[in-house]
Amino acid sequence: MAKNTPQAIRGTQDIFEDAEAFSFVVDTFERVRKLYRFRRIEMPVFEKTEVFSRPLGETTDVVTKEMYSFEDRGGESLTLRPEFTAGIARAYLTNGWQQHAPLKVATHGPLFRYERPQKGRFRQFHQINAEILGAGEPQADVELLAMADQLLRELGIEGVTLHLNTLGDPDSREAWRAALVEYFEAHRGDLSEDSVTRLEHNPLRILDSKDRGDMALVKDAPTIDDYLTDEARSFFGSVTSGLDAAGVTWRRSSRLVRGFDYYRHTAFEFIPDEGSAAADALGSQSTVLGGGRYDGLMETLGGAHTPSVGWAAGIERLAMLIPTRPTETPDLWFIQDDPGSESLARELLAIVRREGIWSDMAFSGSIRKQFDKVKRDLAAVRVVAVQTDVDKDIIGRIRLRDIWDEAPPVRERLKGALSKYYVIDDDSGTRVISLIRRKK
RNA sequence: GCGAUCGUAGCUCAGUUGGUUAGAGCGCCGGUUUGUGGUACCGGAGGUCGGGGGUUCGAGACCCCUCGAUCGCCCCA
Repeated sequence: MAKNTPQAIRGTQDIFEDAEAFSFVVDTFERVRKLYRFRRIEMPVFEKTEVFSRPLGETTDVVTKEMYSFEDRGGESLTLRPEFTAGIARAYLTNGWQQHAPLKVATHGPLFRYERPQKGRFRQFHQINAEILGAGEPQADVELLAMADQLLRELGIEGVTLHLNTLGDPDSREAWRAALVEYFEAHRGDLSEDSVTRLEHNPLRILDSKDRGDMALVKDAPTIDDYLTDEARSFFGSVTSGLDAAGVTWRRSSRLVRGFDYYRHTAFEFIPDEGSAAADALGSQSTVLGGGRYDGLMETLGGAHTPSVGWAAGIERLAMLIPTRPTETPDLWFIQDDPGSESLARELLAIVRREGIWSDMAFSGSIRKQFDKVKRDLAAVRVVAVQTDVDKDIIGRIRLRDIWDEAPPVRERLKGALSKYYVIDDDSGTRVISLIRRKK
C-alpha cells in the first residue's frame, strides 16, 4: 500500500466493476420517468441547514447526528443534502413552481449522511427520486406507485413486494399515536431498552423494532385502522383500488410507519420477500424504495399547504438486485498486421466508429500480445487484421476473424461502413476484404 | 454513537507452538515459439507484512493505541 497516498473518505465508494449496473439503474429510471411524463429537475447538492432541519425536525437522528453541516466563509450554516424531498420543496416555493401544480418531477444524484457504513449503506450514497407536488388526490399516489412498480419490473428485479400502509390524516394519526403510547406505556417494563427511548421520541418506530420481545408486544398493539376518520379511510380505499386497477400488486402492512412527522396518509416501501435472493443480497438494509405522502412539509418551510407524494430509492441497493448481464464488448478489435499499417488502422477505426460499430485497438504490443490480451479480456469479439504492404496497387486488406463462436455478426455492417469510404472487394474464397481505392 | 470479525505484493490468499535473505497463483513488464480457438515456454519488476508504541535475544505472528474494511444495532434508501 502506497503510504503517501491519501485514503478515500470513509463511506464513500469508488465504483468500477459495478458502475455499469449503477448506470443501468439510472438509464432505466430516466426512460420510465419519461413514460410517465415526470419532468427532470436538477437540484443543488447543498442547502442552508434549515432547509433540512425544519422539515425533518430538530430532534430527529438525521438532523442531530447524521448531517454533513459546515459554515461557509460568510459564516452561514450549510448542509450537504441528506435527502431530496426537502430541497425540492424549497425549490418549489422559491421558484414559484406552484404555477405548474400538480407538478411531477424526477431527479437523481448523491446524498450524504454521516452514518456507520455497512452493506447497502454509505456516507455518500445515491438515490433516484420522484415527487408529485401540489396534488392531494389519491390518484397521485397511484400514479407515483405505478411508476415505481414499472421501474422495478423493467430493472428485472424480482422477489420485491410493495408494502402499503396509511398513517391517516392528522386527526387519525394523533389518535393512533396516543393509543400506541398508552399501550406501550402499560407494557413499559417488557420493552427493550431501545424501544423505551423510542417511546419518548418516536413511538411509531417501536412497531418495526427488531427485538423479539418488542415484536410480541407489537402484535397486539392498536392499529391505525381503529382510528381512521371516514375521510382517511376513503382516501386509502381510493389508493388501493387505484393500484388494483393499474395492476400493481401490494400487501397491506399495518405496522409500516415513517420516521418524519410531516408524513400523512399513504406510506409505502418495496421490500424483498423473506427468503428471496433479493433479501439475501441486501442484508439488513431491506428497503429498496420507500416514500409516502407528505402533506405537512411545505408549511414547515413557510409555504402554503401543498399536499404532495414522493419516493426515493437507493441506486446502490437497486444495483445489487439487478440480474447480471453479459459484459458489453466491442464488435471489432483492430490488430495491425505490420508496423506500417498503424495509420491505416487508425483511419479504419475512426470510420467504423463513425458508423456506429463498437471497436477498439491496443496502443502498442506485439501481434501475439495483442491476441493474448483480446482473448483474456473479451467475451465475444472479432478481430480485424490490417495489412498495407502486400500490394502497392491497393490501399490495404483486412481479415475478419472470430475470436469466439458467439461473436455477433458484424461482417456485413463492416462492409457497409467501409464501402461508404472505399471501393472494396470481398474475396469469397479467402474472405479477405481489399480496400481498392478511396471514394471521391 | 455501540458491538463483532478482519487488515501480508496491483488482485485472491499461504505463512506451522514468535526464530535465519516473507511465498504462491493470477495480473503487469520483457523475450521465445511468426501470427487467436479461454489453460505454451523463459526471464523480470513489485511487499519497511495498514500506521504508531510495547513485550522479547528475536514479531507478519503476542499486548495497547490508532486508521481502515466488512457485517450487525441505532436510524434509514
